[in-house]
Amino acid sequence: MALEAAKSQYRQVADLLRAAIEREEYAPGSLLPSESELAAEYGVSRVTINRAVQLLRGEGMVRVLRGRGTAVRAIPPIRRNSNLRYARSSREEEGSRGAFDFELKRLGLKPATKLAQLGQVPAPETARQVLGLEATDTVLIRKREMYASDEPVLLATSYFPWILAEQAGVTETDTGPGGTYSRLAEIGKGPVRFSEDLRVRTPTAAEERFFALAETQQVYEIVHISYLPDGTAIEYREDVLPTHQWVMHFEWNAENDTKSGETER
Amino acid sequence: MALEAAKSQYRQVADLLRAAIEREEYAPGSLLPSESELAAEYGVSRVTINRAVQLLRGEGMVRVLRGRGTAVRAIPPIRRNSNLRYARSSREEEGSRGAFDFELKRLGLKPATKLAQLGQVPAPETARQVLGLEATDTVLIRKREMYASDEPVLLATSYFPWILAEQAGVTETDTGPGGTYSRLAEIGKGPVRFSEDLRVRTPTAAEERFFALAETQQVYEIVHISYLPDGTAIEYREDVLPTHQWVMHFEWNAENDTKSGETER
DNA sequence: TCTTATTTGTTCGTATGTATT
DNA sequence: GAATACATACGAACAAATAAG
Repeated sequence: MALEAAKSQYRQVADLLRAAIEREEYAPGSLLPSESELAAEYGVSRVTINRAVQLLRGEGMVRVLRGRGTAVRAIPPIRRNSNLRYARSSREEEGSRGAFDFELKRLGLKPATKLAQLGQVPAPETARQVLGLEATDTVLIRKREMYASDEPVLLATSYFPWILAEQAGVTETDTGPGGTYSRLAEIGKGPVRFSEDLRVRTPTAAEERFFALAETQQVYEIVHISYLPDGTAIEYREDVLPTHQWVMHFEWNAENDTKSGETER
Repeated sequence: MALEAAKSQYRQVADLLRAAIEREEYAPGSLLPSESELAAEYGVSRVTINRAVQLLRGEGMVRVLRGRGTAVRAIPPIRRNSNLRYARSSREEEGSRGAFDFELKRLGLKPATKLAQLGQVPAPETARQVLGLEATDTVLIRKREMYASDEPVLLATSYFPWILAEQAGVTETDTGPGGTYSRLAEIGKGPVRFSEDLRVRTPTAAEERFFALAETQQVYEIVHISYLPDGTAIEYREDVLPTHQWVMHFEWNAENDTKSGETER
């Protein structure tokens, strides 16, 4: 087959493969032909094919299984409704444990959460400043790995002041229906205002492994802070999510004046 | 110099260059040594250096000027406060023309906006559905290119129902103090609720040229919709922003119930 | 304007390494 | 251990953009 001259060959090959995947010519989950086969098919070297595949990896279109082949990604993007996901109604619906379960069930995906870490630790510097803690204070750390139909989609690390977590009884594995926020609400410490700072960056080595990402693939890093009515921050959380798997949705009213302490820096 | 074996060479070189840039060993705006020089310095081939530089391009650390060299990026990330930016106080402060001017002045950057297109056109399908228009209705299209201290940072394309735009008198170039929203408010059609859908994707060819991006660099695509109190959508807008240049900030209250028509799909 | 040197972009053939089956 | 498949690396060559003369 003949490739035009206007674009570089590896980009043309990437375009053709992308189009074929979108036409479902290669079914989701199935393997592409090997790089050698594609090289023969398109009349270019295998290095050129490899470079085209790197582009598709960066876009999250394919997932490379070294030694086996290159698979077409299966999961459609998940829509995260940052506002609704903290509404009590969303969290407690159908016995869902927290917002994540609710979001995925709504899409027909199988949610799974693995608690990677839970315990009492000294507060990291960033969390300490936001939560207004002393250097000697400790926090409850809760690290969770989350999956959508067995595909890793979210890493969440949250920090609560230890004293508060003990009072609310959320230092144990099972936080009950509605999750941590519902327990906090029960002791009169339910958060009423939230802020999120969202940026995009390259994954760390650990994140690359966990999500099976190429180094050209990027992730959202979301710093989420929960506030009490008086402006006190009670939760500092960092979410990491592969960009290709998520669409973020926000809604708000005009003249939405600031009530929390931390708004500018 | 000797490179270790654990990581690939191009990634090690990328790490070293990244560290040097963060130490300001190469000043912002200045050129890196040429790829041939770097190849000699690190004892690897020029192809390997090129691949390392591609990684840094993808992260937005450098900007390649073909035929001249590779420059270190100068602009710090801009923080976009999606909530405050539509508050009247933010828009009209110090004679700023709209939210963008305000945001950049606050950071000490020089804002510049170029109107790329302004006119009456048939409504594109996506805008038509959101705005609830008939196939024969027209819209005001307003395409703007925005710069921060001469670096392109934002492409905004907004659509308003033509009838509404005429009434508000925003069909001309200069929309006056406070921008379009202030004119709309004056005729009792000021938006009171907003929604944004944010995703990350690879840039189109046109966006690549405009922002001087590598194909491995990604952009935010934000679909912004403005609503009247009765839930009518009066603006459909698409913003495109390079991910490395922006941090998105959102704030909202719990139990922030939906008032707009379009929330789920 | 034309020419030439410099710099990055792309591609190939070839080779070797690493992971999986 | 052997075969298969992707990952990395080099040297060489040519293309394309830019700058200087």
